[in-house]
Amino acid sequence: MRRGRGIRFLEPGLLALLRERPTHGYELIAELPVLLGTERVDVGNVYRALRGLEERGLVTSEWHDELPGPAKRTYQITDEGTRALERWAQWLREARSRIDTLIARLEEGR
Amino acid sequence: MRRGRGIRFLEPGLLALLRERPTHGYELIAELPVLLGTERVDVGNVYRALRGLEERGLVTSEWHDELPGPAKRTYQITDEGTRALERWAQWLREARSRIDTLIARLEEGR
DNA sequence: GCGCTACATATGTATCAGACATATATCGGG
DNA sequence: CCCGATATATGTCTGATACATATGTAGCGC
Repeated sequence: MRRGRGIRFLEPGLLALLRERPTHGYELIAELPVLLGTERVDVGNVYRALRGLEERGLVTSEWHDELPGPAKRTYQITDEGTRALERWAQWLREARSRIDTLIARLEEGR
Repeated sequence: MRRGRGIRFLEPGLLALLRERPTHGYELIAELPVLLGTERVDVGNVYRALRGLEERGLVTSEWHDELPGPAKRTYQITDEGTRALERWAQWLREARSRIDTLIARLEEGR
């Protein structure tokens, strides 16, 4: 609704995909929309988010330029990242619960 | 998690309460935490949000200074506000669905 | 070799909601 | 008379997202 409407989904989404397997940004950008239920994700913000996660030690990265095509920076989740993802999962469950409360109140008074 | 972690809950919460009955800001501030599952809401932002809703024609306000205590600005939802609330409800249901998808993926790969 | 598209990463900046701080005023009770 | 509860309001910072643009590799058709 209006602008800035999103839910804080980018970081947990990235960590979730990286926990399944290490991969690079472009690949994540292709997979995120399905996972997050959005049409597309902002490319620039994905790369920024990945650098942010790395700065906080939640992922590590490594360049791969031996493969064909442009060089890829492959990201891998760390133990600290896995723990952060667990906390995100808890936060998401709480968020879901809060949404349920609000939706229930909305439907009740209709 | 970290800062600015919320889901866009303030506007739909305010509209939901105002649809039940007209009331003033201070009263809304007392009721919102229960509805939104938060410890407390930011007082300043509630008043700003109410003015914003009024600017967009979703609520109207009227001063009541005949009652004891400080003057109260009582807000009332408009038809346009009711329609906006319906759209918010739809958005919330979609958000709920997106959270479910992500949580499912998280729990699956654990 | 040229233009086109897909692949891949990155920076710049505007906007906006929420967090945090503070100001102002009324009124009742001790 | 001061304090706390009631009541509304503004100022400002930050962080996340939105929107725009830049840069470079590489394969394909012609």
